[in-house]
Order: sequence, then structure tokens, then C-alpha cells
Amino acid sequence: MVLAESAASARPTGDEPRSRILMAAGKEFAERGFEAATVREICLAAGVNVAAVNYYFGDKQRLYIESVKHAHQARVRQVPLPEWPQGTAPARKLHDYVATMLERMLGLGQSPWQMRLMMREVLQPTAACRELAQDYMRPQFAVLVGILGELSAGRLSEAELRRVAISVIGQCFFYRAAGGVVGMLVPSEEIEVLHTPQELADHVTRYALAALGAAPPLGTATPAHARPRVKR
Amino acid sequence: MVLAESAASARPTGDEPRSRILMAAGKEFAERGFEAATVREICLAAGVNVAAVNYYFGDKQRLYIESVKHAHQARVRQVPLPEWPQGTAPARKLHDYVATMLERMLGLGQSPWQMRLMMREVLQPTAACRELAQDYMRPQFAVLVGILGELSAGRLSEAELRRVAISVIGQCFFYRAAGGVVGMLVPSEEIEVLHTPQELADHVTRYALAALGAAPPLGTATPAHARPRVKR
DNA sequence: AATCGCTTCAAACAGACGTTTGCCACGATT
DNA sequence: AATCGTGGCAAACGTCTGTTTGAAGCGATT
Repeated sequence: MVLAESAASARPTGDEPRSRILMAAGKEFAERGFEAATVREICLAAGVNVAAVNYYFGDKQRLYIESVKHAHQARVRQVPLPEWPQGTAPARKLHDYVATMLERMLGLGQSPWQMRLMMREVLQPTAACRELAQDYMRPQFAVLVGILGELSAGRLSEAELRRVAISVIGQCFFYRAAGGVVGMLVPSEEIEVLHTPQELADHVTRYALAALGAAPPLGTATPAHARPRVKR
Repeated sequence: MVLAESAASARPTGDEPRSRILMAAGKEFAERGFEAATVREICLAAGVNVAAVNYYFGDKQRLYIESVKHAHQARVRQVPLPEWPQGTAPARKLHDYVATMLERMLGLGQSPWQMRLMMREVLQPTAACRELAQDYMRPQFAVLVGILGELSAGRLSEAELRRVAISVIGQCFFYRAAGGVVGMLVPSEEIEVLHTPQELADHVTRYALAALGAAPPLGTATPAHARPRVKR
């Protein structure tokens, strides 16, 4: 009946049962959803006994909540927002912000199962999501609203800024969430070449800048050096 | 072993077992997901025997696929795209398109459980989704690309048009999919007043028009009569 | 009246699920 | 050396799952 995180009972490395279960559970929950994921599969993948889940987390539900929080924190730490020196152009900040968001979601390197898990949560919020929104998403959202405020130079109200921010996030979100369907709507060769995190970040940023009047409209011939594309 | 849709064996009204099962299944699958929804609950809600599902649909999987298709068709029929007389301004068409899409997703009147079901499918496509994308989504997507093509007057390539189209759809999608989280990020009084299908349609349309240079940038003072807001 | 096909039903089926149990191994403490 | 608590394990528990079964009900046809 010893619940997790009890005492300072030596928890040095990262490959102990508890961590291994969290990792395996995150992947399983992300792939199959809460109900379809089975404790047996998770424990098999983690290389522990079936009883370990109940031993370390109490029950499946609490394992799930811990997995969601663990996954989000891990992903944010993997792909953090850059720190901008004072005076950085807001257009640059916006591009960085969007690129970071897309990088987190679409992820180079390892497939970001963490984000698939988050998608499920966002789609159908549980207690885990409410906690996450308050602690982590809200401040990140405020950063974006701040950048957009700089860009609009006071011409937009806070409410309007929030709407634009949601538009920006919505696009990033969509590429991740509905990637499968997008792949059915556009030619596959276009996907490979245009639907990379970098290309999409350029597009979303440009789209927002143009809408705010901070860049010429799409389709206007602009020399490459004037584009808001910033090397990272 | 008689499978559904056999002969012309009198299927007049809409409250027969098959239809009742489809309806109840749609709601259950939308609310709980495929795995968590149980055949017993569905049959209880539909007022039929447990064996009816296997009698009419073979198994749970095929019931699910039929439910998804049924739900999508029903929702599209409930909220159809308007027919535009030749010469309709493309800005007007865009607004109508976005408004229709949002209306379908956010839905006035009854809560659109159909759309929650679609969201699940889009997030994790199954055979049902592939079929749906080919038959129904692709032509609708083409309509939007066409409208954007008119608006950009040939200044954008097909690939760029598709990206803009995805941006437009992505925003609509996000309001639906992540509505719960959005509610945690913006004040609730703002939600009620600004996050209605009409207001959002205005915003998304305006955002797109501004980005394409077909309307002044956001934040520019424009007299109300010049706004692309069209009464419906 | 008897027969047929279609529909409905209660009951049972085998399997998978989350969870619990009791026992063993082992390092630290007494 | 004996004791203790922790961590891990195989096996079992009861429940719930999707699905099947065989028998009835019932209107139309023969």
C-alpha cells in the first residue's frame, strides 16, 4: 500500500520500474487511448509485472493522469521556447514561437507520442487537462498574445488578440491532429516537401503577419531577403 | 444470417431497429469512443435486444463504420452549403463556406454529437475515415480551394492555395476540437459573446481576406458596411 | 391450416479486462 | 543470526466484454 513519491527512498537513475512504466504507459495510451490500452500490455512493454501498476500508481486511472503530465513536461523540455534578447523583432519572435510549437507537435527525430496523448486530452479534457491548462498552457498562450500585441501596435483589443492567437495555434494544432486527413486531401509529394515543420512555420507566420498588416499579402512577389523566414 | 439492406422489405419510417441502433450507436461512440462504448449500452438506449447489433450489422466494428458515415451524411444534410448564383463575390462565398463549416461543427440547436464522432475519426483515421475523405471531404475541400483561387486572382499556386485552405479549415476545426481548452484560456464572458458561429466566421473570413490582400489588415478601422459580414 | 422467412428475445458463451492475493527474494537493521 | 520491510512475481479473482445460440413471435404465402 505504499503510494508513489513516498519518501526519499533513493530514486537516482531513470530506468527504475516507475519511470519505465510511465514511459510505456504514455506510448500505449497515446497509441490506443485510455480504454483500449491494457495494463498487461503496458507492463509487458515496461518489463514489469502486472501488479506493478497498482503497486506504484494505485490504479489505471491515476497512472493515466501521471502519464499525461509526464509526457507534456517531457515534450516542453525537449523543445523549449528560445529566449529572446530585448529588442528582438516581434515578427521574429512570432516565427520562433510558431516554429517551436510545430516542432513540438510534428517533431523531428523520435515520433512525438507525447503529443498524440495531448491531442486526446485536448479533444476530451479530463482532470489531467484542466490542471495542465492552468499551469502550463495559459502562460504559453500569454506569450503569444504578447507577441501579437507588439505586432499590432495597440490597434487590436485584448479580445481580438486572443482570437488571432487562437487562429495561429489552431493552424498548428490542425496539422498535427488532422495530419492523416490532410494527407488524403493533398498530393503526397506536396506533403513531403511543404508540410515540414519549417515550411509550415513560414506559412503560418507569413499568414498571420499579412493578416495583421505587418507583411505584404500572400501572393505578392517579395524578394527572398525580405521574407520573414529566419534561419534557426 | 440475413445482412442488412437486403430486399425492398418495407423500410418506410425512421424509427425501426436499424435506424434506432445507428442513432444510439453514434451518440455512444461519439461520447465514449469505440472501445469504451459497449454494445449493451447502445442496445439499451436504442430499446433493442443485444443480439440486434450482430443481426443487423454483423459486428461492433461494422456498426461503428456505418455510424460514422451515417453521422457525417446526416450533419451535412442538416447544414448544407448554400447554392451561389453565378457572379457571387468570392469574399461572400468564403464567408458562407466558413459559416457553414462552423455551423456544422459548433451547431446551434441540438448538440452535434455527429461532429464529436468525426473528430475522433480525424484524430485517428480508420477505414471509415479513408472512405469519407475520398467521397465527401475531398470535393468540399476543392470548393474552398476554388473560392480562394478566385480571391487570389491567380497570384497563388495550387499548392499555396491548398495551404491557405488548410489554414482556414484548421481554425474552424480547432474551435470545435479544442473548445474545452479554449474555454480555459479566455474569459468565459468573452466565449459567450465572441465565440459564436457567426462571430467566429466573421473573424476567420476577415483573417483570410486580409492575409490574401482582399481586405484591409486586422485592426484597420473599416466602416461596418464595408466589412465582409454578410447577413444570412 | 400449415409453412415459411424475417425478426426478436433471454440466456449463455468464451475470453479479456483491472485488480487482488499470498508468497518469495533480498538488503538493511537489530 | 534472526527480523523486518520493500519490491517483485505467478496465479487467481470477479466482472464485463462482444458474440452466439436456440427458441419463440408473427405476418404473408401456399
